Amino acid sequence: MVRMAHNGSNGPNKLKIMDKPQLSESQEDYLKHIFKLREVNETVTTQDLSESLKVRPASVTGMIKKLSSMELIYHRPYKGVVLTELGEKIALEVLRHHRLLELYLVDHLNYTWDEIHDEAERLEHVISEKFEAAISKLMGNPTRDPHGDPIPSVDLEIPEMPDLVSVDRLHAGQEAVIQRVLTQDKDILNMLSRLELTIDANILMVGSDKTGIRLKVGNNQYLIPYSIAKLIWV
Amino acid sequence: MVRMAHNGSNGPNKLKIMDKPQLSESQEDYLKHIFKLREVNETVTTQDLSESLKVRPASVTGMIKKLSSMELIYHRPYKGVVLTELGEKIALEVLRHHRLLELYLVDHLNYTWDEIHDEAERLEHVISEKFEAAISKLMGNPTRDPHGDPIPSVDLEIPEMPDLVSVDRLHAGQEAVIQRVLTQDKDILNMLSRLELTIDANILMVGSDKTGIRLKVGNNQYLIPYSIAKLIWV
DNA sequence: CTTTAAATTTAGTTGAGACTAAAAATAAAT
DNA sequence: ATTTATTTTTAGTCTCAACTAAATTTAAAG
Repeated sequence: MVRMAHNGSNGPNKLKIMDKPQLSESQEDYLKHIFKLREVNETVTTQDLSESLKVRPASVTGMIKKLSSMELIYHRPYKGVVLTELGEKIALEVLRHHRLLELYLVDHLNYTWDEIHDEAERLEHVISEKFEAAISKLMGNPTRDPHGDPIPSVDLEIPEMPDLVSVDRLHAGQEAVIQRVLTQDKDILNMLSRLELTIDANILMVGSDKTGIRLKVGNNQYLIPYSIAKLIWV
Repeated sequence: MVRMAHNGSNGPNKLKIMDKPQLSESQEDYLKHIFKLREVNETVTTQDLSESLKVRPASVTGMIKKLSSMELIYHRPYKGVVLTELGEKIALEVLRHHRLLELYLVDHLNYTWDEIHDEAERLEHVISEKFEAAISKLMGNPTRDPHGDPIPSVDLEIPEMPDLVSVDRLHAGQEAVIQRVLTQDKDILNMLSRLELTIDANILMVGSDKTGIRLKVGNNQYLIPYSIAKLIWV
C-alpha cells in the first residue's frame, strides 16, 4: 500500500509550501517531535527523539540521515538536530492539523478532553487541505486548541501568546483565568475536568504549603500538588 | 511506524467483533474490494483484485495467502476467494466507515459529490469506533450514503434496499426518483450534479433511440448516453 | 488429444522503517 | 592525560507489502 498525495485541488497559484516532498507518517512525526522538543529543550538530541517517539536510538539515527538528505533538518553528528525552514513548515502543518482536529472533535463531535489526543494523532496525517480548510472555517479560524495551545495559521505562523505563568506562582488572594494546560495525560486531564479546572475557568489562589497549593474554583476548594499545578498556566 | 489499535474505550461487554485481529490498511482494502466485487461478480479472482486494487497479480496471490492463513477468506487456488464470516464483518465495518464518512463530508463539511470518495478512502482506516458512533449519531443513524449506497448498521447488517432499475429501462412518459448512482468517477459525478441528476431528483423519461435516452429534469431536457444511463438507478 | 493462450502461483528482490549488537565518539572524573 | 560512563553511530537483521521474471495450472481450439 503506497501513500498517495492529497493536497486537494490546489490551483496553480496556491504556493503555500513549494516543492513539498511527500512524507511518510513516520517522517511527519519526527519533524513534529523535533519541533515540540525544540520549544522546550534548546537542543534536540538523538536520545530526546528516541524517548519521545518511543523508538530505539539507532532507528532515530537512521531517520535523521534520511531527513538530513531531504534537507528537512540539519544534523551535527553527536550534537543534535535543527529543523530547516522547510522542515519547520511541515512540522507546523502537522501541528495545525492536530490542533484543529482536537478542537473540532470537542466542538462538533462531543469528545472529552482526554479522548481527543489519540484520535487527532492518527487523523493529522491523512486529512487533506480541503478538510483542514473546512473545519477551520467552520470554527471561525480559531487560534487556540482545547488545551490552550496555539494553532498555527493557514500560512503557518504561530499566533502571539500572552505571557503566562503556572498557577503555583500566584500569590494568595490573586484571581486568574486558566489559559493553558500542558499535558496530554488522560488521567490528569480527566481529573482536572472533574474539578472544572478547564480552559477559561476562573480560579482564586488561596494559599500554598509544602504539600501543594490551595485553589478555589466556584464554591469548591482543592489542594493541588505542585507537580500538577506546574501544568496549569494562567 | 507501527499501527496501533484504536477500538475506543470498549467496555468489557462490548463484543461486536470478537477477537478482531488488527489489520493493516492494505488488508482492510483487500477485504473491502473482495466484498464489493462479490456483489457484482459471483466469483472473485486474483485478476479482479489485481485490477480493482491496481496491484500486480503476484502481489494479490501473496496477500491472499496471508488473509487465508488469518481465516479471513477461503481460497481455492486458480478458482477464487470468498470472505469468511469474520472477513465479511471486517469488510462491512470498513464499508460502514467509508459511507458514513462520505455522508458526513457532504452534510457537515460542504464537500461536493466528487470530492468525498478519496477523502473517505483515507479516513476510513484510521477513525475510531468513537468517531464512527459520533458522526452516525449526529446524522441520525443514516442508512444511505450520498451515492444512494446502503450504509451497514452498527451491528453490520446491510439495510434493505428496494428493488431498483437503471433509468434506461424506463418507458416513455414514465416518471421516477433517482435512488442510486453507481460510479465514483469524478467527471461523471460532476456532470450529473450540474444537470441536477442527483439523489432524490424527479425525472421524466421522454424517449430513447440508439444514441441514448432523453430525460426531462425540472424544465430541462437532456440526452444521456446509455453508458451513463446504466449508472443511474430509480 | 495436443497445442496454445490466459490466468495464477512460485521464487526471489526491493524499500521503508523498525530492531539488536557492537564500534566509535564525546564528556566527565580522576 | 587516561580512564570510564554515556551517547551516538555503524552494520546487519527482520517484517511488510509491493515488485519482476519464470514456472505452473487451467481452459479453449483445433
